[in-house]
Amino acid sequence: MTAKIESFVMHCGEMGSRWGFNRTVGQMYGLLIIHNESLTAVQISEALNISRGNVSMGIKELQSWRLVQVQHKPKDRKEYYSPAGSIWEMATRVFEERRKREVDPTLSLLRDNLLDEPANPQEEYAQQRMHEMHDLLETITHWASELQSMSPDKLNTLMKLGAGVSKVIDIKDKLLNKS
Amino acid sequence: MTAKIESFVMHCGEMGSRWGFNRTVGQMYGLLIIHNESLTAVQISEALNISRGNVSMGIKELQSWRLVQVQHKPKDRKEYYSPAGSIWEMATRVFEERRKREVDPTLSLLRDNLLDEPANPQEEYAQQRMHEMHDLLETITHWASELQSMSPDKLNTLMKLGAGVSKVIDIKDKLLNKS
DNA sequence: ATAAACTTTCAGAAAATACTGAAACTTCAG
DNA sequence: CTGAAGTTTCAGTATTTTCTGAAAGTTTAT
Repeated sequence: MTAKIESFVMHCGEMGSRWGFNRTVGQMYGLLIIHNESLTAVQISEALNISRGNVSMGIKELQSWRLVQVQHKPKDRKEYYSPAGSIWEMATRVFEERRKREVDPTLSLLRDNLLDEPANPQEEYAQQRMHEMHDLLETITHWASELQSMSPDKLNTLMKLGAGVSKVIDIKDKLLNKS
Repeated sequence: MTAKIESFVMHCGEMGSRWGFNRTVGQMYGLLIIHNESLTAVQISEALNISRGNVSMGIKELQSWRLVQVQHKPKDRKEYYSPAGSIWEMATRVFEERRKREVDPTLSLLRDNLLDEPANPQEEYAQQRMHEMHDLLETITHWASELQSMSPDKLNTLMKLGAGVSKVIDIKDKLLNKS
């Protein structure tokens, strides 16, 4: 590993826990992204100086995020690992998986709590706030899934448009009001 | 604390680490959000059964996220804590702070690494991928900051529009092409 | 059926993170 | 200036998370 590649891999390790996994899993993912060929478990364990068992657990974790692929080569019993999909797909997967882990459980708790009638003024206030949280989270997750259903191409146009969407929407509103 | 409120607070604790802080900080924040009055450090430590010192550290952490406010009452030397801003503002702050902690350092590493010329084919491949990552992250963060500059009201319209934006943009393109 | 070449699992060790409580610090009234 | 009422700090401890390595499991060729 050259210095530059190593610095990237180590950085992924340091960021790992902030991105939702742990240091080694972060390093493994960084290594797979930056390496031009798929790697075996032993190669990974040697490159990162970690145990073979740890690689196995890390791969499992990355698979649960749908971020790695396994390949097989003819006449070879080993498994070869590589990142699943393009950079774009990786981003959407991380985003989606994090939503599942960070938002969905909360939405479901809020929904449950909002089913009951408040028993006293304190609970009434609490439910009010939970309601606000619920509506906001619901709007955002719904929007996010709509965006993800758009083609990467369209999404790119939209993002490049930036705050300009605002004007486009104004124009639409005017057109509708006139007719 | 009634059972319903407690379940919310405990849930915030469990989610805490996924949201970027730790269990106690999550609980503290949950408590502050659903409680209708601001709380003193001692009240927090009693409600959550944690030490006074821990509360102090937790408040510091929440302040670094710009999620709590301190108030003072006349004739009272204690500090009273409450959540900073509306639910909407909380969401944007968590979002913004996380971007700072999770994306910005990576963008800066990528930028640095891309300044040097690749020294061999392996590095060339690596830089290619870093370039893709860099461009994607840059586009997304730029877009995010543009969105945050829009009024909550406009943003809400946009979100409710969902994938419908796509059509609006098509219309805009047609209008532009005709003229 | 055997064995070689792998992968996975998991108990215990190591490392990282969070928490406590006592001491130090701050602020303010008298 | 003193001390009462508060807040912060931090060394040491407790808890949680991660990692190792050996044993168990799996797959395939012969």
